[in-house]
Amino acid sequence: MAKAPTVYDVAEYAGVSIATVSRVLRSPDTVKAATRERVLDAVRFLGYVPSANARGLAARRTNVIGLFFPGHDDHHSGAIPFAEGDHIEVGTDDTEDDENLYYDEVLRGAEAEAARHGFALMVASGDGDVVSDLAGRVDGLAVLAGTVSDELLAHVGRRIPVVILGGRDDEFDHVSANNGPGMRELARHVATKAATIAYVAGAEGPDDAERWAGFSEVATAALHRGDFTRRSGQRIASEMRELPDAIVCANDQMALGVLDVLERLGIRVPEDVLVTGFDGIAAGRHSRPTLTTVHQPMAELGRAAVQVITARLDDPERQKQSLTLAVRVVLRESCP
Amino acid sequence: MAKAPTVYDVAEYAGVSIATVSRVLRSPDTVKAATRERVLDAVRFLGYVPSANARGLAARRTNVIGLFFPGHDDHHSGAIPFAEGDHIEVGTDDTEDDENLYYDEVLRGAEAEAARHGFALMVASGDGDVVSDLAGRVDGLAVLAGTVSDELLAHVGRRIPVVILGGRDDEFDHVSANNGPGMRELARHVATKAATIAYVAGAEGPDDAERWAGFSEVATAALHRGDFTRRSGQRIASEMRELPDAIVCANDQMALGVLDVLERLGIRVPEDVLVTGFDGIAAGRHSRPTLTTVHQPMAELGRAAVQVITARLDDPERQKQSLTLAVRVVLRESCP
DNA sequence: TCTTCGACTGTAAGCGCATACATTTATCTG
DNA sequence: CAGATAAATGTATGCGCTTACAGTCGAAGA
Repeated sequence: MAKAPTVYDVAEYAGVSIATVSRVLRSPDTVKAATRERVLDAVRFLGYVPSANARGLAARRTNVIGLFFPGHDDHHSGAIPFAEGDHIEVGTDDTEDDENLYYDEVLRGAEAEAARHGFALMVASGDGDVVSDLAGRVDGLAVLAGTVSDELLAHVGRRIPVVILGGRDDEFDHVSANNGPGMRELARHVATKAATIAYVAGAEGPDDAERWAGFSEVATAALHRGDFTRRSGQRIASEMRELPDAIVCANDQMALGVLDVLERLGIRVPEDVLVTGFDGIAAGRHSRPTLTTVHQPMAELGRAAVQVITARLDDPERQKQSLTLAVRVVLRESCP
Repeated sequence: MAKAPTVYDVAEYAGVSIATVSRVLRSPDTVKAATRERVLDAVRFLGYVPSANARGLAARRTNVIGLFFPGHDDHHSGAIPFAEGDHIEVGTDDTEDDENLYYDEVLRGAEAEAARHGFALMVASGDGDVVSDLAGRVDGLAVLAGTVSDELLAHVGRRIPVVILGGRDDEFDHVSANNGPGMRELARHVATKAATIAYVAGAEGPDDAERWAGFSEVATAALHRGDFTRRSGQRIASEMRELPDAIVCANDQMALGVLDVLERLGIRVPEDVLVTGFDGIAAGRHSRPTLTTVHQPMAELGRAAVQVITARLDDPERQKQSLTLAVRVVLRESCP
């Protein structure tokens, strides 16, 4: 890691000016082939890698799109298990319950789409400081609705385009799943088979509100407030006084939590009670019983977010848009 | 997105020099409290967000760590399904087979650890161009073994520290799972219950080689060459002439592929044949039968990679290190 | 009162690149 | 072969920030 070579080093070695070096890298065909080769040789010989900082500064854009996620709550901060000697532990199963955090897929979609547009993707999670730091590094930013204060959002929104995943307003571009209608359709299905329904809501926010609103269009239910975690689903299920005909949950995690408790109590699903979720996470496809849900196209959410950002980068004046992605009701064993 | 304000704007508005603005942001306590407040007010008023590019250029570091993944093979490039009118599709199940790409977890671990060290994480996938681009943007780079040509690796390695996930040599820092001993231990278990074994290898590379070597220490088998994909597991299973007592696969994906075919053929696992995988992906915990495997701590791999990078950033001269993380044999239904 | 010193703040020089503009060289016309 | 035009390259500036270094100013010491 001796001092990294710069355009100047390359230029000198190749016997050209730095402008030519830059041109070889940015617009190769404006440079004579022979010159180009000499420069490229120099690049290889010196191990030259252009500084994205310098380039971004000069060109006034970074070609990076940022993605902000709420913190991982640091359940990962234990010691790293290094291999010790020759011993390999053998066990019957691991306790790990990797709730395939749904934004893995969002992230993958965003990454793929960013790559298609020639952007790199930068991810960060944490608090407000992280957001403004991130904002200084990217050309556009995607954030989950409700994870960043309006104030901060307004602040960074003055510098770069921001797209919000979920929710909708006129301040920013939005991309979200068709929450309300999806839940409404699911509720309609549930209502044909259940008279009494319990609704397990998630943490308050636009998504949760839309789902509840969709549900309310076609059915009524006792509302229990959870927070989208499996644990809260478990808690709510154990606290239920009497069994309704169906338990409709605002997301899959909570529905799985409900299933956990029902199984423990020996209550059969769907015979004794119907259970539904929302999101379409992989775990719901493998649970017992498998989980009826509303599937959101996560990867497409990420892709759409990136598309919206690049579109706004191309035309800052365009009207704010609010994209809604199609969802799909998926009937499985828990509410066939 | 009017032109973004700069230090100059803030300095003027606050009636100080740009150096003072910079100090307020970088080392607040070297500035008198009253001055600091004036500057911070100006920052808020103007919506100032410092440019990471300019800062990185001046400070000669980006505070970003890069993570490179092999391409997503773009199975995502179809049209995005927007909601249309009021119709919601209802189906019995979705075909999607999201193979929880194991590096989701690596990525999450890396992100968490990077955050702990005050770094942002930049992810990119694709080909060589992407790698050198990435290298120009970050202070350190983590790549999966075998995904980047040695030549390119050497090139970028001259500019920034590179840590390789998997494999080991003296050129770079490495972090890998305890592949050989893990597979050896699993093989030992299998060997107690099976006389004839078929070994399904993955794409050639350090990980695959280590696993095979570990296996070979304690057992012998007919080797079938796959490429780590579920599909290749299916192919190999369907091409098998006669059934061995056990099929040991170099990763879980291929093992799942093998299970697919065995189920289709009506061959019972583990009664008729034992099957094992390697990795400990979530899908193996939910398959039928559930999959015996060797569990790698993916998130910790990511975390360790970041730790190695930051350590080298702190001391470029330190000796190259090769960390090995503990694995764990997990016995499940497919080979109890 | 005159120094001396420390706490603050300002001045100015890059960091490594892109690019408008100027200059040189090659190519073409007739 | 002169003159005109196009192609190739060089010169010089600035992108927005950090940071050595150089003041400035008030308080403490002599």
